[in-house]
Amino acid sequence: MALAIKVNEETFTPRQQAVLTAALDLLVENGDGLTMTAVARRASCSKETLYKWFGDRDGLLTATVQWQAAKVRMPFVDRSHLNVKALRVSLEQFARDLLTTIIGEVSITLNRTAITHAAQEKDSLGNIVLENGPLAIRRRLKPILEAARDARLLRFPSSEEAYRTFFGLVVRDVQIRLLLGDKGLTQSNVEANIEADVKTATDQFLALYGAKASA
Amino acid sequence: MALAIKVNEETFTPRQQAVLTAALDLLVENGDGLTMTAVARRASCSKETLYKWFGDRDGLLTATVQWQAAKVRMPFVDRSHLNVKALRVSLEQFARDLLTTIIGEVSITLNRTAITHAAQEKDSLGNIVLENGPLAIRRRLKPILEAARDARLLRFPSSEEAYRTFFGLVVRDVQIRLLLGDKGLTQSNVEANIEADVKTATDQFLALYGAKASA
DNA sequence: CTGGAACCGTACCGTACGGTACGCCAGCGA
DNA sequence: TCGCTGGCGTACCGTACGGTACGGTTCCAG
Repeated sequence: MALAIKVNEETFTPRQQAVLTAALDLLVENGDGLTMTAVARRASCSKETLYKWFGDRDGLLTATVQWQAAKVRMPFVDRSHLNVKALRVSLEQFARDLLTTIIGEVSITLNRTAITHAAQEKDSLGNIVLENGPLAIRRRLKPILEAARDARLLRFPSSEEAYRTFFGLVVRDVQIRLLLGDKGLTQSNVEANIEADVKTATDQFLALYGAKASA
Repeated sequence: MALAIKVNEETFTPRQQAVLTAALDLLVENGDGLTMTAVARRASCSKETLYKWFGDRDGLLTATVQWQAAKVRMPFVDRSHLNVKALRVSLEQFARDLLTTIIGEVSITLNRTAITHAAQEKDSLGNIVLENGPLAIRRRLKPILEAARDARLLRFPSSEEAYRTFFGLVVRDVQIRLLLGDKGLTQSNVEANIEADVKTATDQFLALYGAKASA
């Protein structure tokens, strides 16, 4: 029944979603020391069912990451009436969503899992995370930037450069340090500074690419 | 003979360094599918020797990462006569070193290994990479920034913020995408653009924090 | 020449885990 | 009530790998 293809559809039965939730919880708790036996026990299902539904361990992992990564959805921003004020709000919203996402335990776990996976010629998980992470942001942000440029609110040589600058200004070294387990960077610690960081990043971005200096 | 402590010293015999080189090569090739048997075979030594020298698998891994990470040394920049021109050269040098390091296969492997390790309550490797990576840059860059501020070349509220901005402007989303195995970002592809990226990042940094607009 | 230390190569052990087989029960249509 | 299907629980198998033991070789000191 095309088990390997099943993961491409986003439709999982509630029971299957319960299994995926259990898998994700174990992933967050125990790192990628995820064992089929542990998932089966946690989800109160049999290993045979796991293999029937997901094919093999990789299939389960892929389904879990896929299912969870797809949940990260950035809210759409209003693009109809663009002015300086609205643009700033939109950018701040992007920055806020990006920051809150990457400092979350789920995001850290997913990224770590995908990176571990990528360390062994398996790039499927990495692609999923990429597609739902940085590349999703890029797809969502670029139209805004280009609209703002057309409205003479921003000025940049290429929207690609502008996107990357924005990403860098927002993320800085936070993500890599969290992925590496920097204890000097607690989640709550970063969380408390989100608003300030959001404002700083937005200010800096507008200072670099804004058509007018922001008062 | 204090085997576990041996790794704290940076002194390895040539034979041991050959073993570490073999381990690193395997790490780069096969990801973290590093097995003691493989290292022994590659290094033409016995497993017993590996355990004698490094204690256990983790010890070997730690020694390898430690030894390799310590090799990443940023060249010191001249801080005696600081002017706008010299500052720009220094910043560009930092950016260039940072970028070339990050996109290297060794760096990618080390970061992946440390992140994988960090995914299992083991943060030792993460700390080593952190200490020799982002934090080393910070330690090295901050004095320059502060000297430049004292010389009225830069203006910023805190050197911490300035460092993080610089890091973000230089690294952007390159590192995370490489770690995740983004195939749309080949090493040679990035390499070709290093100089342009270095200049862009430095320009942006100076635009944000420079005391005068750079002509 | 001899004893010992260091080390290579390899066989071996124990365990953990991916994957499979099987017994059992619940629900359900006939 | 009977039989079938789906799924739970568990026992089981094969393998890979961390770690150990041991025989053989080289080299050096005395």
